[in-house]
Amino acid sequence: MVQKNFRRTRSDHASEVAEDYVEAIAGVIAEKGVCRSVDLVAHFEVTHATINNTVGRLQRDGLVVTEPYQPISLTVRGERLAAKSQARHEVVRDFLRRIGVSEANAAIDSEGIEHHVSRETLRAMRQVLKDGLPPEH
Amino acid sequence: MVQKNFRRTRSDHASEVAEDYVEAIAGVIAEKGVCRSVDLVAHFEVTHATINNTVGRLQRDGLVVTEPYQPISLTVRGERLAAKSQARHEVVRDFLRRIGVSEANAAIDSEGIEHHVSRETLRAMRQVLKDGLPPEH
DNA sequence: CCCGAATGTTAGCCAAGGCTAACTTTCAGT
DNA sequence: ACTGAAAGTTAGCCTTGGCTAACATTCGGG
Repeated sequence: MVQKNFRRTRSDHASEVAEDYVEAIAGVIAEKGVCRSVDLVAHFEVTHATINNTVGRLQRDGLVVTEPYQPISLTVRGERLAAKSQARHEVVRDFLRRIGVSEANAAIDSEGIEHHVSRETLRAMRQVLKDGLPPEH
Repeated sequence: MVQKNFRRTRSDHASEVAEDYVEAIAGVIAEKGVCRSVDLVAHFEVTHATINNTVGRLQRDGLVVTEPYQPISLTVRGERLAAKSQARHEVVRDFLRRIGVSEANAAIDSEGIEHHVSRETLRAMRQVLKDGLPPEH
């Protein structure tokens, strides 16, 4: 059938990296009050240099604000994106748990899957969590 | 809780691009006997130059074989990867259909999701397709 | 058989997202 | 108040996966 889904698959969501970062930043802020580079270094297991670089891109794109040697905070847009990502992430994780996936793998897989879940699929997952499977056919 | 899943999330599967390509190449070969660059241009909607480039990388990595101006075929490793990807892709697509996602969105989302599905999650999806949801808790 | 359209290749460019190495700033503890 | 360790920055490099433009090859129809 030869689909043409690739453009759309990749485009609907701002970069996955951006989503992962704002989500992580929001999480750290929720947990410790402020978020510093070093927290992201721990979270993503990449070097300080990479974090710096990426955070610079996020700032350029209007998702975070920071100044040299200062903590990183989210813009309103960044907060909105973080909230959306976190919510979606949680639904996916809970859903995987519900179909019988272990805690550990649900955590891992939901990280990757959340970025590829359309609104319809998210709705379907929520529905399953609430009312179980839809009737066959 | 600050996970460290990113390394693993990304590493379990050879590059997603490689999987998408071998899957597409296998599909074209199944459908038309041989696969040419132009088929991949149509499938992925990127330029000839990009296809050339990417196929070169796949050849370097031992997944495909081709010579200048000749069709592209899969190595044994390439075929194995394609078969695995196709099977996984199909399970994910069918599973999404089963939870109530439309044909169109199941096709799109399964493209993205398939690369992030662990063996355990795949098993859980197959199980749901066969016997429905596991009991709660 | 030969020529133009279709197909494929090469060169050169770019951004994202990684890295190391070297440097600077900040801050806690004596 | 100082100083060394922790945190952050900068410079320079790399690969992947995109692009365009220019060139090369192949092949089907007249």
